[in-house]
Amino acid sequence: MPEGHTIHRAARDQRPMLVGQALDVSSPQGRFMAGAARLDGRRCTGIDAHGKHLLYRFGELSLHIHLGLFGRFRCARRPAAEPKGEVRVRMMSGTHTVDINGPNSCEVLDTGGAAALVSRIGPDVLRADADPERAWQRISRSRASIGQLIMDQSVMAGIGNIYRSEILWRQRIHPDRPGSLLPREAFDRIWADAVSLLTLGVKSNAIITVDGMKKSKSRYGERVNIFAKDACPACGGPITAFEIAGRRAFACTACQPKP
DNA sequence: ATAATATGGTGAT
DNA sequence: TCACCCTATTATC
Repeated sequence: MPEGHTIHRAARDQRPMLVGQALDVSSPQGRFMAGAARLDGRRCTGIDAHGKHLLYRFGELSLHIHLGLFGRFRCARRPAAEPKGEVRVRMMSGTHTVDINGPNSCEVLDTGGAAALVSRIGPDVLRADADPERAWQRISRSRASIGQLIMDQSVMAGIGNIYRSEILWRQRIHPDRPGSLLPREAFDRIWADAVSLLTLGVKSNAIITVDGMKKSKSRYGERVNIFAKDACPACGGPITAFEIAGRRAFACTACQPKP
């Protein structure tokens, strides 16, 4: 399931499978027939990850994919197996098949559309060219909570619901603290931690926010400190669960005092 | 079999 | 804040 690291990992994995080759593009499920037809037979010229968005470049055209909550990639060597589940898009190169199930966004963009998409998301913690100053300008002027702000993809891109709780716990900051009351130094720690955690997430293809080795692994291979946990690994105290704009959030009452 | 849940996002109210 | 979109998996009858 996708936070920013999933998308960058997919780009890294799929480049050698697809880029430079003419692809057969189809929609086994049938809900992307027209888009697939526009791309079918074109050569894939690159794959770019921007936050949680993936752009498969085909010269002037781009296939824009956003997985949302449910989407997933399935990659395999050819010969391809039967599509599994609801495969919206299947891309086949000479060597591989990439299936995309359940994406939230799946559309063909022209050059302007792709540029507009990139420009509406904030600096991506996983991109070397990201400018954290842009995020700081938004955060330091906002009355919204830091918990909302760091997961707002137009403020900064890549962090999802798990990384949000984990990063703020690691930095001992309560999610409800208003952005405008956050010291610059605290923002710098959040940004740096996000960069290092999501980078590790790309490398391990899982969300890992604990230092060192821990035994317990969830179904998806995550190793986390407080997300959906009862007790704080640092102080042993209780983790409180609450909601931020309809999404689950967690914090340690002792380590992250309320503002 | 049916419901509930999930690491996301948009657009209307 | 809510309705809604999209799918797979697990939990509950």
